[in-house]
Amino acid sequence: MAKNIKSRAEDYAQWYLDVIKAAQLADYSPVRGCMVIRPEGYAMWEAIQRDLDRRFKETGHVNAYFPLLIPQSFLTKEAQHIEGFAMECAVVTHSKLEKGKDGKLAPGGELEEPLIIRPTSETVIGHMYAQWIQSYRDLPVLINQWCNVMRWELRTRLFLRTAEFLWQEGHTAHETGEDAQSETMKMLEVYRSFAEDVLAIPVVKGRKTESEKFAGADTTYTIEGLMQDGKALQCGTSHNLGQNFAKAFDIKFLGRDQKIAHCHTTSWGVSTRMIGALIMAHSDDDGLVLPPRVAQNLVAIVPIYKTDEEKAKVAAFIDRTVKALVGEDEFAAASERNSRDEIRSYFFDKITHQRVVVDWRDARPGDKQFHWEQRGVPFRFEVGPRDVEQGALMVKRRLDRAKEVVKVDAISGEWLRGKLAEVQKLMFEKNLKYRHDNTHEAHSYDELKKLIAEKGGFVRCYFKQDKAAEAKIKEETKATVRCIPLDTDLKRGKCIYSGADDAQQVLFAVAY
RNA sequence: CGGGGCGUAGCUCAGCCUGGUAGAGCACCACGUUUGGGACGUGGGGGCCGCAGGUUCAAAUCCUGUCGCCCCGACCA
Repeated sequence: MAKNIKSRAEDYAQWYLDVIKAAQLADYSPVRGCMVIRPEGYAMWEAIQRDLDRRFKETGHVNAYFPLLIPQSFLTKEAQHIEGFAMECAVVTHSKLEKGKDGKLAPGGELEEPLIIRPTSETVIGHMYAQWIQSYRDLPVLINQWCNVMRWELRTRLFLRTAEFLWQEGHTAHETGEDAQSETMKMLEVYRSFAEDVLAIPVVKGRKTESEKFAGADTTYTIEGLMQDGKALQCGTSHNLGQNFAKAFDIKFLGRDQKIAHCHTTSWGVSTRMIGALIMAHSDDDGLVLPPRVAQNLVAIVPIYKTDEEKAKVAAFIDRTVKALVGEDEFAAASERNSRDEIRSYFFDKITHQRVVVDWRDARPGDKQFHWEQRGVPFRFEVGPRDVEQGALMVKRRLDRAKEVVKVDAISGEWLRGKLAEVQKLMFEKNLKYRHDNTHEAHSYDELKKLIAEKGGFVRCYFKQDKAAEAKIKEETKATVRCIPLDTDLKRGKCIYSGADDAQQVLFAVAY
């Protein structure tokens, strides 16, 4: 039992913070609501970026960069949009610091028009698209950007909600509504497959209700995951913006029919919140548990020895094991980098830079076990004199602590890939089962209240969309409509709240 | 932004009521013994007691103000 991590049962919120701290994923910054993402945490973001970026490019998108600062007037062009974001915008009003009469620094050089720090970039990008798009031949425009955004949140939690966060935002412009809709759905599916195949988090694809949708969108689609405390987490969104921004920013083109028309645009994004989802979906009371496809360290090898003589034997055995895993060339190249007796790292995968590490630090084996365990490394190998004797090593699986003695002759890159794939699969299945066990059906409002209060998780029921009803239900149960699942989009039944016959099936849950 | 709590070493906190030279545990550094799941001993470094005023011979302690953080609500990727 980890002594620096509260158990989930004891205090779930503290457990989440303890896991982050123990794994050194992030730290608080001097500025309220902002966070420092430490190397271990940033590696998770890099894994997310690496995989998603490839998927974006495989679906025809290109990357670009738009500026951090946006003229205030831009935000006011789309009425819904301003309503959604005005409250949480950081505003830049001055251009310099100058010495005041009291000798202290004070803002000076007031700007003619205040600038806002982007809460999202629909507006600047719309402004640019208006200039770039002239004819239907210029369409579609399929651009993504990786950047930071800022929303002045009053209540923050590391990764889940911070004032500044990292994300990607895709912005596309199309000739027809059908094209925009198909793009919106295509990217939602990219997010689903990414979340499930890479993050090992099962998600529900669905549509947001009017009250939950993005400010300025015609329709917002979402992928919703379920965390271990029974709360839902929105892991990504894809918006069909219709012609709202095209009209606000004059994004027009000359069509095949020789007529001027407004484009149909979309936007879609996922953020560093996904790291929060990863932590909450998989970790246990001993700390972080990482799916192999996200882990930067795949294997941590812990040597065990007493004497110098034992150390030499163990070292030779570990070298043999590492060579079998990463190959002679990488072993030689890594030996150049790893000159000192500390943590030696070897690239197992030269494209993703995922590694095998050997912990040669001058510390006790027990300390090292906890070190790598809390950082979520999928496998730990233990190698001591007894193992060398038997030509085998102890393989410990982080996910479920499964132990296995493996002959060194059996070890190879292929072997490890197999082990990792198995863990990846088990983690997804475990979460899928959890979601299944924590999805319930309600046939009345009373039942919904009871299920939310007593069991948590997703509650599936028929509900006729209504802003006032949703607000009331939220007030009474804390739960909101997470989405209208796409797989049952066409089903109709009797609304548990209003009794209307043409209600759709929705998922309710308490959300982050 | 409303209600509650807390600011003392990197972290967790004691000391404050009843003013009198700044404390513990963990962490850190050095050395030694250890090393198959969080070792032990010895020595050491580290604090403008959140900040600014006030009361007093004397303030971590009492008073006033201020700033920050955490929790609960309203708002949110």
